[in-house]
Amino acid sequence: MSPRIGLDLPTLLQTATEIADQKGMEAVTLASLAQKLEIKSPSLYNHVNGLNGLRTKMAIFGLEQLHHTLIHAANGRSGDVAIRAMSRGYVTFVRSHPGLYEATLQAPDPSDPEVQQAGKPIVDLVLQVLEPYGLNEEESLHITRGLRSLLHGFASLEQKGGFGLPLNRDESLDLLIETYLAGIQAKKSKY
Amino acid sequence: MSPRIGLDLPTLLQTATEIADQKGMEAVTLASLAQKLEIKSPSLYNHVNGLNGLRTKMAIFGLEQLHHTLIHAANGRSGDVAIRAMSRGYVTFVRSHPGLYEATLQAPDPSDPEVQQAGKPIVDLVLQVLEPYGLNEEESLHITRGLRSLLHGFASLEQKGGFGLPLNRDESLDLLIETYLAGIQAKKSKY
DNA sequence: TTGCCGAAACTAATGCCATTAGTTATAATA
DNA sequence: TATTATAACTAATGGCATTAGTTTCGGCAA
Repeated sequence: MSPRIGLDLPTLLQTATEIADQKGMEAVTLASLAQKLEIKSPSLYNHVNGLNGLRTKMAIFGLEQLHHTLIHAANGRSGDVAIRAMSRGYVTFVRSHPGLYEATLQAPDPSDPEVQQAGKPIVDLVLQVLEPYGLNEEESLHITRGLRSLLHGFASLEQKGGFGLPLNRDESLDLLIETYLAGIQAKKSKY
Repeated sequence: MSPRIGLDLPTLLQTATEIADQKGMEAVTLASLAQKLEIKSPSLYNHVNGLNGLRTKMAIFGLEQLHHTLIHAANGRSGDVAIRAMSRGYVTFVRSHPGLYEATLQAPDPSDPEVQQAGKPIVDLVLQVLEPYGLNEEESLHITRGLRSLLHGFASLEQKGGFGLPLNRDESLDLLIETYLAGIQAKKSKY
């Protein structure tokens, strides 16, 4: 009940990730992946549903890795301390896995159930960390969305070389986070 | 000193923009553009330096359009009012020109002088609008970077269907902006 | 041990794409 | 009217994804 030993999905994804991180997601082709794995590209269809299938699997894989990183960064903490740690973790992840992070946002169909399911734990983690702020459910969701926007925006612009100015980027990130946290406090005290 | 009348760059860019906005940037190929213009694809090389050249020109064009939108939105105002208006303008632009906005961030070489030069007026506009906050130069730059991160992040995630939850997106945006503005005020009063 | 079977590799072929080289046609100028 | 520069064209190449059909081999059952 088992064929030639050959290739398994984890090593396939790992190899694809290496290409993505080194040369960008656009360099991840079935041809380049097959070459690195020392097989012919049609053979990849035994493991993955074409290029779109590969991209979908990479998106899911990337979301899982990101979630793992964030869990580790938050490490049971909550509130401001946790948000600072998670934010650093998020940006560090993107810096060390630029291609895999790119894959995360490049799923051929973002509404794919498996992709959605891979993203959900991340949202849940942030919601959990926000609990001590005593926001109602809807507010929490908005604030979570905002935090994700801000982290994604920063990381994405940094990755794409969008920050032209000669200005320390870690300082920008810290100030951005602190400003957002201060804003949450300021708005909270208005009730 | 002039040949067959043929095609000019503005209509070429406009046509490319239509494809991008309707089907996404990945659908902008020399083949699809040539077909829509009713010419053969090699003829495009008379106007544009291959696909990379087209992408570069689209990035510049998109930045100019975005700048125009923001100028119009700010309309001489400054401070919180201007930032709210510009933020709405930014997101509205991305919603109505998703492909062109995508092009903006997909320049083959973001450090290309022409691309940098097209982005600079946007940064300058934001800096100008931030003047009444009385921040020093470095703070202003960090805050500008933060605002851009947050707007890009929100717009980009929204565009890519990254917001899975059934939650009003305009409310998320408003809260995000208000929180950031509140944060700026809160941090400012600490001095 | 031997034979079967399924899975994973393969080869061959197709069609789309970008790109290059070389050619033709035309509009303005001299 | 003849020249010239420019923008269109055709033809050809090579890389890519994808499909169809074939071969090979590891494990399980007889």
